[in-house]
Amino acid sequence: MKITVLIVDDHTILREGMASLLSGSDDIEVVGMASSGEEAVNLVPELNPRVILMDIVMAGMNGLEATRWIKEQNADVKVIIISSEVTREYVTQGIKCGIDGYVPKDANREEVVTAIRTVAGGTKFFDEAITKLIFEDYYSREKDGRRRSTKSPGVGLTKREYEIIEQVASGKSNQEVADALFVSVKTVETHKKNILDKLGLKNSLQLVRYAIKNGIISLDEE
Amino acid sequence: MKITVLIVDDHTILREGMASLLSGSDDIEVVGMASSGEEAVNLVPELNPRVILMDIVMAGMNGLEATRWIKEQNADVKVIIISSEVTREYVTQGIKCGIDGYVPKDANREEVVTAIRTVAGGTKFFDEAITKLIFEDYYSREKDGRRRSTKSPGVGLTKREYEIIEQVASGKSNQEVADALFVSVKTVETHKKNILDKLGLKNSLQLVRYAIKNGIISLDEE
DNA sequence: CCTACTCTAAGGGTTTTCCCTGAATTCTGA
DNA sequence: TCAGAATTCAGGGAAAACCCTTAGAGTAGG
Repeated sequence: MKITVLIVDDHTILREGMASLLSGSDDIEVVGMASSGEEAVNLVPELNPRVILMDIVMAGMNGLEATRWIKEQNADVKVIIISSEVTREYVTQGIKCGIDGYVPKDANREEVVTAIRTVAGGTKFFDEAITKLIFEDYYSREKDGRRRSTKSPGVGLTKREYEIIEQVASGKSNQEVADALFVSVKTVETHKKNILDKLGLKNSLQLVRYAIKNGIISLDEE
Repeated sequence: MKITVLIVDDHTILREGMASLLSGSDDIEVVGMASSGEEAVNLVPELNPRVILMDIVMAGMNGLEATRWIKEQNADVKVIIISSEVTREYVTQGIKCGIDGYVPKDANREEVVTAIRTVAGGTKFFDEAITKLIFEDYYSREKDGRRRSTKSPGVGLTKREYEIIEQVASGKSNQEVADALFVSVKTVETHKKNILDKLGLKNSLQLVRYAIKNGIISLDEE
């Protein structure tokens, strides 16, 4: 039995390239591709893949949101995040979303294949750099301020607030953010206000700066 | 005779994926890969490829600078830029650097292969969206004020516009920018509008992103 | 000198953001 | 189970940003 894989990325070349790359492995079969989080969510019940390779930065629903949706409906699917940016934020958020692996985009073919086989076998797969990051984070959390338990690290922004930041910092208007997250503009406004207050910022422009500065979003890709 | 190709991208997966993708074409042969502009410049004399697929956003020397270097030493090499970002800036700058083609990252295999064959044959290849952008630009230049000839890059930003960007991207409101530069809010609005138009952006949030991404402002201090 | 270009600015209208308040669910930890 | 978060949303008003047009003053090049 081959390991069935679904590839989710909004760049056609990366998608096709990845598929072509994986076609060299006898035990792996790419059964589908999606160019957005929404598409992925819809395709999963139909294709029922064993592993999903998911880009994190995508227009509309991002990889982590999509992962949450998918895991909610089918907890058996394994999700590997492929991101060009390895930030604390992404990793911790990703883990909270239940991802099974995290591979940086500058990994090579071998690493990707190993990651797929590993998570298909039920084990988590995290790249060396990511493991290091997780440990560091764990260590510093233990050290500086006792357990912040479930709370997100830092200023105390919530999960949803981080999602809002990602959207806003990618240059979207309130309306566009609302559409992307399937909530009303009023909700987005409220979240945004809370975020600005918590971070001590004055407007959305400063929020974009903050987000980029603190690695909440990545600048490459779109 | 196959068309020899060099792939330059700092993402391993994209690099390998692209190579794998192109291996399906009998008339194309990937003779080398580089993960940076510097590496590419060094590899060209040795490998002497006919076509180079070059990412634009890379750490260190970016794709356009690398293209200038390479073209200076070997004008026969054809360079195709593969960018996830299709902005007026990149395209016009790219053309000035002597690129032979420009393909967005969301193009598919077919487009890339066609692009390679086209430029190898000595013809420029520009994606539909890019052609549109160029024509629009050409048209608007003809319309509103003839050739701007010598002066700045036609669509280039003026000195004042860069000053405005710096201010805006540091998180200031229009009023604050106006105060800082001793002009009226209306002037700031006008400048901002012109900048957004020139860069093909939709709002100030995207301008902040653009400014940081392109190093117009730094994130330290302030 | 004429032309293109930059920088400045205003008028006037539309849309979006920002602010403040209030409030109904759902989640979650103790 | 119960209080406190977190998430959702609304109304209404003030402020800011955005859009479109027009236009004068200054400047550099042919």
